[in-house]
Amino acid sequence: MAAQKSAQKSDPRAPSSTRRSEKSRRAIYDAALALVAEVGYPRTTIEGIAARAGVGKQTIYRWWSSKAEVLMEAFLDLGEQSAQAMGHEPYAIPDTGDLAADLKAVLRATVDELKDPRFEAPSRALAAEGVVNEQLGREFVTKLLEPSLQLYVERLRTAQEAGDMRPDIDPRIALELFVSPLAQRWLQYTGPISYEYTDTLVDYALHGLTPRTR
Amino acid sequence: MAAQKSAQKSDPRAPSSTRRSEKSRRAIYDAALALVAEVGYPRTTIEGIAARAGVGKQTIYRWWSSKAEVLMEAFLDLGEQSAQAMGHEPYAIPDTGDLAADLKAVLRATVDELKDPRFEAPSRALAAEGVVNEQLGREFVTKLLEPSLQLYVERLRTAQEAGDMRPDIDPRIALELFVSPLAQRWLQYTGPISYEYTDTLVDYALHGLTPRTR
Amino acid sequence: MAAQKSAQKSDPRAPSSTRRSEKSRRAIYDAALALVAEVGYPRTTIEGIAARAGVGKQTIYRWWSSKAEVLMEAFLDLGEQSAQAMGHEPYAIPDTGDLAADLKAVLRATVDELKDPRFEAPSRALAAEGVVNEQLGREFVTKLLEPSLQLYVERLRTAQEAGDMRPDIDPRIALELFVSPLAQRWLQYTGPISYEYTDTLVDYALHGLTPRTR
Amino acid sequence: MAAQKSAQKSDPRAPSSTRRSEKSRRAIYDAALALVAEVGYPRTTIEGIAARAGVGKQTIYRWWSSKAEVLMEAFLDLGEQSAQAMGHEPYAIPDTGDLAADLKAVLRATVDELKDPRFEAPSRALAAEGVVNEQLGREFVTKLLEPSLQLYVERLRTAQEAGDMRPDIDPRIALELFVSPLAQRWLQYTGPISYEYTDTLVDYALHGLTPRTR
DNA sequence: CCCTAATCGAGACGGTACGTCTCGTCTTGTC
DNA sequence: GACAAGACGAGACGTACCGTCTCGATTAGGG
Repeated sequence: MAAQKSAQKSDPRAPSSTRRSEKSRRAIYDAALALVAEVGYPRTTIEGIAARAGVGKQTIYRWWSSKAEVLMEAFLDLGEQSAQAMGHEPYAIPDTGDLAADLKAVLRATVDELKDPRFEAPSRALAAEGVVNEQLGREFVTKLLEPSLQLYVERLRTAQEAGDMRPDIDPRIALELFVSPLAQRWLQYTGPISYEYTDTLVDYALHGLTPRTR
Repeated sequence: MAAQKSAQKSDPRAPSSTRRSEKSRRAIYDAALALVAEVGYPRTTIEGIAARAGVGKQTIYRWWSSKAEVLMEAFLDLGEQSAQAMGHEPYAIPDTGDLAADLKAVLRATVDELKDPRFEAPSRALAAEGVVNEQLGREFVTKLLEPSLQLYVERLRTAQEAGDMRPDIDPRIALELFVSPLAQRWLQYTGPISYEYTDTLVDYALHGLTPRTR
Repeated sequence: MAAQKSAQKSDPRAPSSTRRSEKSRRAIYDAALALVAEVGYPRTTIEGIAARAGVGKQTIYRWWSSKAEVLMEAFLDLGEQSAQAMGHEPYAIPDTGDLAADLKAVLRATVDELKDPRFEAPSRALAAEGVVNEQLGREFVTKLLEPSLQLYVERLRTAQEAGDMRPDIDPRIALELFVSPLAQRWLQYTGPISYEYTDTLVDYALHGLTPRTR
Repeated sequence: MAAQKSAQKSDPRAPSSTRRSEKSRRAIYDAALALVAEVGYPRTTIEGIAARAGVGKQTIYRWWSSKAEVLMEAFLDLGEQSAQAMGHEPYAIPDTGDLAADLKAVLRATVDELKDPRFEAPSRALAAEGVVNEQLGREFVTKLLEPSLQLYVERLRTAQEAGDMRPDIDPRIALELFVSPLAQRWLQYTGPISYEYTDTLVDYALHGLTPRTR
């Protein structure tokens, strides 16, 4: 969104968005998400999106430069929609004072989300595209992943202040100990995903693998 | 899995492999890997592979059912080739008695490999395809990832016997604490990859995030 | 026939011809005729026509349903072109009052045309295709052959009125006595073609084979 | 047949026919004729013939050089078969002394044969191929057409001797007056074929188109 | 409140690759 | 050595999409 406004200013040959049809934009988002969910990303085509949205192909090419970009915006928009639908703040990390419990709760919520078919198809598609297309991958991280990860960073910093985490730990790295394993199992099918699994991850990460010598 | 083994024995509709041209098979592997490295996976086409390999398209379609499958076998073959080139055993995990040092050493080697352009293009391509194509993803894990991860499992079990790791820890999960973060950074560009980073991961994972009371 | 006329007006599944590229149509005709002349009909391919015309294959498939149909239209167009090039009226049958002389003159012109390489390759190709493909064969006759034959019918009718031909003769059948032998010799290589031959045909046909008693 | 024996002698690289499998040859003829009748000539493939005949493709390529040649021999063989089945002499031209009646009778028999589906598919296919492939066309004429036409030549010569035909008439050309029109109607769908039509042809040809003065 | 320029739906266009089919050659046992 | 079987290099088939390019027909905004 921000990116778009700035593009509007800086790129002189970009079409002026003032006349842009909001109805078409929405129809394209809907069609893109629906098609990805129904037939998968590779068999989702720009022609298909245009036909389903009742839109000329040029209307897509005018505003986006690739299938991946359309889906990325559609997915971001979907996130904003559902954020607005609930009481804003997508899902912040609670702070009950019990770090382990808080992390376990958030990860359990993440497990649920990863299994929600509404999100699974498009986010897998985007993640896959991002693996192979660095530019899109970084955009995916910046716009979608990193904001969520920052919530962990904040919660871990609070824990450090409360003395629940060693002060020399870098929270940005620390969070990967329990977030990345879940991510990898989901992305690459390296193992099953369950509450028990994420609970275990938190326990292992917080207390370490080696014995605590008396 | 069972299906796979039986296919390996005798799929009635598959062509009999007795007359298969070994020369063509090799040429196809080489062409596939070269093209993926040169122009990237999406712009690698079966026609391109066939042309480069000096082979009819049908010879590819006869033995493989998709571009991804060709690349998968080519990549597996590449692994076997280079394994044979060195003194077999791809890269086992050393056991010097110092668990932390051993893990750091292996992860540093992994960092190097992830940055080797010879491996990067095809393995990214396969990983991306696997994210979106579950069947291929599971094959990728079974044939490529899991064998490597089992090496960690074994080293960690040795550590447990030596009293260097708590006996109640599940090694298959434990290894993800330091392997998955590296994997995610590489796959999704969520952060830079360095020796320092992997060393830190090992330290965090082994000793935990929380203060060791007493 | 009726079906054809209605198709001419508006076949619902046919693409709207308003946006059709005239330049491509012409280029396709030229390429088709050139290729048939150069490499023969069987080795003329739709891909080849498209490539030579600088046109996408789909542009051919959009407007024609087979190689034969393309060539048929190209040939019809060629006829119209050369008709317009001269003073219209392709070549009517003269009426000097001498029936035999008039028929001999026209048949001599036909001999020349049959030997013109510009016409030979495509018309042989179409004729051959028409032998085996009844639909195309009938189209070939309707659009190309019959119009020419009607000229004979008219000339023969005039002859009947002038008392130069028996009034009980059916002109449509009569013309075959001298036209069909020439056609068969050309089509099937059953014999050489010459002015002498066609002159003889006219003589035989007009006066019969049996002796004129009294 | 004769052609084959001579080929056997003159072409040193031709395989020696002594070991040739008669069973395969017959199976190939049957398969070729059956396929042409069932799916038409263009969709009859050498692979299809081989498969249907239960024969390796090479066995076809070893003995024939093209699909057309296979069909030609198969058709010739079919003719010989049915000739032998009846009392030899396929159908000679009767000589009752009444030339017109004799010719009408033979042409009526020809009409029947042209409508026999057993002969129609392969002979159309061969004729079509012959239109476009001069070598094959001439072979078709030499082996199939000309022998039949010679029967007309002989009958007409007898008529000349009997004073039923003008002596200055060339019988080889004369026969075309009634044979070629029928051939063209059959080959090119230029008109319907019936006993009435062929009777008319004979009448027109024998007595000419112009009035017989007194 | 109209005029005009940009956006829109539609879809033809030159291309590329798809996966299939058949060609004619070559190779591998069998008889 | 001819045969059945069938893999092979080659290349055309007809289809599906690509991204570009007109076409009128809205459709807004600045005059």
